[in-house]
Order: sequence, then C-alpha cells, then structure tokens
Amino acid sequence: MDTQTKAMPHAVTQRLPQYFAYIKDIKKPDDEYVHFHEIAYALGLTSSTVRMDFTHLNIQDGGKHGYKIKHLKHVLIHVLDINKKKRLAIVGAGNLGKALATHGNLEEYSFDVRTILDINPELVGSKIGRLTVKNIDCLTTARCKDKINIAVPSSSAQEVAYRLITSGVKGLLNLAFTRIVAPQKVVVADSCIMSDFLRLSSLMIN
Amino acid sequence: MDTQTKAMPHAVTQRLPQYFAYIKDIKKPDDEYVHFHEIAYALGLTSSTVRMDFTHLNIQDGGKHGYKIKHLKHVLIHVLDINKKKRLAIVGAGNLGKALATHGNLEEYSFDVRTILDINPELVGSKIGRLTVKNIDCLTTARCKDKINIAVPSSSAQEVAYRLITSGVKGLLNLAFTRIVAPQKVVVADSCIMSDFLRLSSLMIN
DNA sequence: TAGATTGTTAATCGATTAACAATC
DNA sequence: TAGATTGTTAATCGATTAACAATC
Repeated sequence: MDTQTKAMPHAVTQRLPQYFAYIKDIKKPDDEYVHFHEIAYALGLTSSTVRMDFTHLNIQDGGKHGYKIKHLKHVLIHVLDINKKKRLAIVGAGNLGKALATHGNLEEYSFDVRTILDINPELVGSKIGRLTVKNIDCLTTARCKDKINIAVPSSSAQEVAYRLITSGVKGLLNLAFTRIVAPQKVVVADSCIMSDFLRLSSLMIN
Repeated sequence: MDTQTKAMPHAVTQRLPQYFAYIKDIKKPDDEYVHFHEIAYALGLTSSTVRMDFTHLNIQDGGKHGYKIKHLKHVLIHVLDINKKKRLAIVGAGNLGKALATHGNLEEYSFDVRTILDINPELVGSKIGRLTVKNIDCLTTARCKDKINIAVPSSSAQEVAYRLITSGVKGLLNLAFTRIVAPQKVVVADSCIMSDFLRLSSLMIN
C-alpha cells in the first residue's frame, strides 16, 4: 500500500528485524521515549547508522525527546508487515522441522504453520502438535495450491525447492547447507546454522 | 599456525562457509578442476568477487585449467579449521536444543556436542541421544570449565550468556531473537531464525 | 539561554565490479 | 598461435561514519 518508498538499501532491510527485536521488549512503558543513542548502543551500532536507517522509515518527527516507543513499534510492525498472516509450509518432519513447527514465536509474528511435509513415507501420517505430516505431493494438489506463500525446505533442498516453486510458492527459507537456485520472482533467504557455526569458529581463530 | 595473514575482510569471512558448502559436494571427482566462473555461478556471485576472495586464501597457482577440487577442499578445511575439534555446549533442552544436539552435520564438521544444559528442573535428567540434560550450573564446575569453547544459548539469552562467559566460554552462537552484549574477547555470532523469517517476508513485499 | 538531540549533507571507508596484462 | 582463464590493479558503487545546521 506504500505509494512510493524509494527502495530500502539492503543493509537497512537486514537490520529491521533487529530494531524490532530491541523495541518489542524494551523495559519501558509504551508511551515513553527512546533516543537514537540508546538503540545504537543496545544493537552495537553507531547512532549515525541508526539515524540514517530511520530516514528510510516513515517516522513521525522525533522532536527533541526522541521517539515514542509505541510509534516505533507501530512503524516497524508496519514495515515488516508483522500483522499480515503468512502461510507457511515446513518440509522435513525431522527434529528441525518438529522444532520449527512447535516454535512459539512463529505465531507471535503471524506466521501460520499450515502444513508439514516429508518425502519419507515412514513419517507421513505422524502427528506434530495438531498437524499431521503429509506427503510432499500434497503441495501440488488444488487444496494447498496458492495457500502457501513461504516454505522451509530442509534436506535435499534443491530438489524440494524446485517442487515447491512449481507449485506456486513465492518465498523460501533455506535451512540446508547448500545453495538453492531459483527464478528471480521467488525470494530465497538462507538461514543455515551450519554456516553460522563455521563462521563463529573461524572468527574465533583470530 | 598462519605466520601472518593480512586480516581477512569481513565480507570474505562470511562467504567462506558457502564456498566450502559448494566444493564439498561438487559432482566431480576429487582431482578434477573447477573454474572461477563455475563457483561464481553456483553461488550467485560474480567471478570477480570469487577471484578477489581467493586472493585472501593461500591457494596454489591455478594455472590455466582452474583449481584442483582436492586442493580447494584442503585450503578451505584449513582456513575454516574444520578438522579441529570444537567443544560445544547447548543451553536449552527444548525442541530446538534437541534438534541441534542430534543434528548430524555438527559431528561432520568437528563440533563435538559435549553437554546439554537447561535451567528448567523438569528437563534436567532427561536423555537426548546419548547425553543427559544437566543443570546449567554444571558449566561452572571444575570438570566442565575450559573444556567448552562454544555455546548456544536459546531463551533468556542475555542472562544465560552472562553465566557462560563468566565460566570461560569464548564463543557464543545466539539463537534467540535478542541481542547479546558480551565483552570484546568473546565472539558472538547471531543465528536467529525469527530474524530470517521476518527478513524473508519483508523481501517478499517488494 | 545552553544543552542535547534530531535530520541531513558531506567525507570516509570498504566491498564489488570492471578492465587488463600475464599465463598456460 | 588463438582462446580462455587467472591474478592484480583501477573504477564504481554502496554503506558507514563524521560534521553540522535546525530544533526543541
């Protein structure tokens, strides 16, 4: 609905969830104020960076006493589209899939885990919370089609991703330690814990 | 052991795990060759970027036929220190902790899950794989101390992180949707799936 | 007013891309 | 040799930081 926001820089987009994470559980009443330097300090950024980032958000003039927490929350919720229901399919009913499907935060941010799929026939039919694991082919049936806009492929990522894409999924969160190739119109975000572990350990060498 | 490597740029460090992920399961025999453009294409980078990145790796002259896969693997394994045992403590024996503790890849990359801890007395004593969940205080006892160099705090991250740091942990992988404040000497890497979900969904708006 | 903070513009810094000479 | 690819240097681009005027 934003009439025209001049494209948000990549680096800013990356930081938005962090801003929200900080604002959401700030230990102050909702109509108190925060200053740039508080946010910057808490997130390990310079206050310059925060000020620059905020120019990309449609924020009410901060006056001199900083920003009303309530207002910041509102703006961030809007720009991150947190209140919009996002239908989610999880592929892979192993431990990680299970952990995700029962991950409380997802609901809090309007991610609605609709279905959990697996290729392995031994897992199909088992229960995870209130969901029954279905065969991955389910996604191509009319009932599922177009209802899911985000999916999380675990192992055999590329093959699974291909099937998801052809069935109309518009966004993929890749949890596997491989790169997924996808057409431009499909957004792929990587979230690979193995990379993060390796990154951490190589940072620790220095 | 590296006598003096001129500090690797941050951006390169970030990409190293990706290079390795690609090289490790490339579909070619080990003593075949890869070219820059193959790597670049597979990872969605320009071949310029890959070439620049590789100048930071101690790589044998590529000659004209590209790089021997075997050699690249060797170099990346070395620079990522993959063969070095890294002792790991997982804090939080919930679904995510469970998923991590049984995550096969960790072993493959020499991460040795030594202990799994929780604050919740109801979980302490339960079994996860071959490990028994222990109380978080265990980390401060002499037996555990100095044995662990990486830990993964889940919920109540900051509080837990503080306890881990005082007990001598040198690296933290933060899985929680909060920022962890830590002294300079402790390396903290964030790996928050909730951020990644929000990032994906905000990328999908445009 | 004086002090502090915002919002914006300019300067710096780093990372990516392009260009090209050197090599096989 | 001609073509292709590497390794390196230079040019571009974007992101971060610094500086400062405007505001309360």
